[in-house]
Amino acid sequence: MGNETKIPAPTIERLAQYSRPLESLLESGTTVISSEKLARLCGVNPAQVRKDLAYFGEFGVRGVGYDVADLLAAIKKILGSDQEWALCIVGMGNLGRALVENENFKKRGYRFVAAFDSDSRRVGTRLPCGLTIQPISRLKEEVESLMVDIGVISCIPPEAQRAADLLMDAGVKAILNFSPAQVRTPECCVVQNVDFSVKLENLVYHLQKIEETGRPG
Amino acid sequence: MGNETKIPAPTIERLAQYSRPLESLLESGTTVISSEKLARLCGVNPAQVRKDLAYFGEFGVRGVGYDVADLLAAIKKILGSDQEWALCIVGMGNLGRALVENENFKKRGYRFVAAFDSDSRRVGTRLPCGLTIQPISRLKEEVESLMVDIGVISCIPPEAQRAADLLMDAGVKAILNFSPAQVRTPECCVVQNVDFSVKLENLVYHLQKIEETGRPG
DNA sequence: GCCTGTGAATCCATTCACAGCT
DNA sequence: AGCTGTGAATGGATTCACAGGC
Repeated sequence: MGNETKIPAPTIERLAQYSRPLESLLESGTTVISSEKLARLCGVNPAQVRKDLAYFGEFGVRGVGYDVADLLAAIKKILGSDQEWALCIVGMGNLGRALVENENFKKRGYRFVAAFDSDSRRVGTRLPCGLTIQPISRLKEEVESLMVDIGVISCIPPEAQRAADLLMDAGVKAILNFSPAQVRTPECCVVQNVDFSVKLENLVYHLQKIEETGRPG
Repeated sequence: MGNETKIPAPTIERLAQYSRPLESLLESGTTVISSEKLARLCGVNPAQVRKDLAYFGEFGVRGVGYDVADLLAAIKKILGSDQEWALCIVGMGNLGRALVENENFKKRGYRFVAAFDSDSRRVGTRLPCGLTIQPISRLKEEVESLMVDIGVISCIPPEAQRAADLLMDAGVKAILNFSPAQVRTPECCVVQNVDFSVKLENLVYHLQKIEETGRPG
């Protein structure tokens, strides 16, 4: 199938999830996998796996399955994670510091090239990864000259919108927002929100239901 | 409307999101808000807001809107975030340390009461929040005696499933999983996954599309 | 006039079931 | 026989549009 169909957002989300077990399978020497087995590893329906992949082409062999290495390469190509991407981060509290050192990001080709904070007491600090925390006033210049692709927001909620505006003004087209505040952007800039406390509140809702009824709600 | 209807999962997710701007509105002294304005603050459809709330009762006044304080209290009650909850955490790398110190968690009544790590070099470390990192071997006893409600997993992927098994064996019914690995649980235990790199790969997919077509895919 | 609460209509995603290839 | 690729069927969730109350 061609490139023209509109791809459902959940499909993109799942493609990334499929790649995790595929990496393990590749390391462990498994060369071929069926949609059924991959589906079980990811906790989804086998038809879902086949349909998701079919949006982008025919990667499998009927009667056999999918070649692990080929499929992983294809998914990475589709997602764009076969390339390196430059990130910057705004807000160097505990979370910000943990993120710039994160091994998962490094392993997948996401490279932090600049770190900013609005608190002058943090500016100038040299981080273990080698970066030095810079003032927000340097953001635009740095982001432009280092050709940052993605901005990560890990500042306090009241500063989140301003961080987003500065990033966009500097030409950033994609934002990963860890602050529990809605960030408004024009259509040309993509935002993904990661709100831990929303997830916790979800859990807590189900816990309550378990206590009341013995089953998750 | 009664308590009997099956509530859609996205509704629960959004209720938590509604509570964020409501908190700000309450602080800023706004007493009443319409579904339209709340919807705009959260980036959703106004009818969606009304329908989500209607699953749990009639909170609004026709011709007027919703009382901010009442609505916030009602949502917290529904979600269970009007209570305090005890958390423990497994895996005290950079991310784990950032999570136990996180101000958002504290503010919302989520209290870390124990921290564990499988690496003996980390065990015994006293954390700024006052907790001391304990060995995994102490997990079951501690979790039981401290009556932990929720387990947070922030260890490396190959250890994630074992961490989940230990937590469940100790009676934990809800898990927040930060490791990029699928965690298998029986139906009686709820899991929420927070996978940063999946979100990043999502962004990168859209970035590629922007480069190709000038518009997000 | 304004805004909520809600059935009806629409839209979208998931799952089924089987044709088609190896 | 086995497993993919895919139209058709199902199942949910979102949005519309308006009746009902302030």
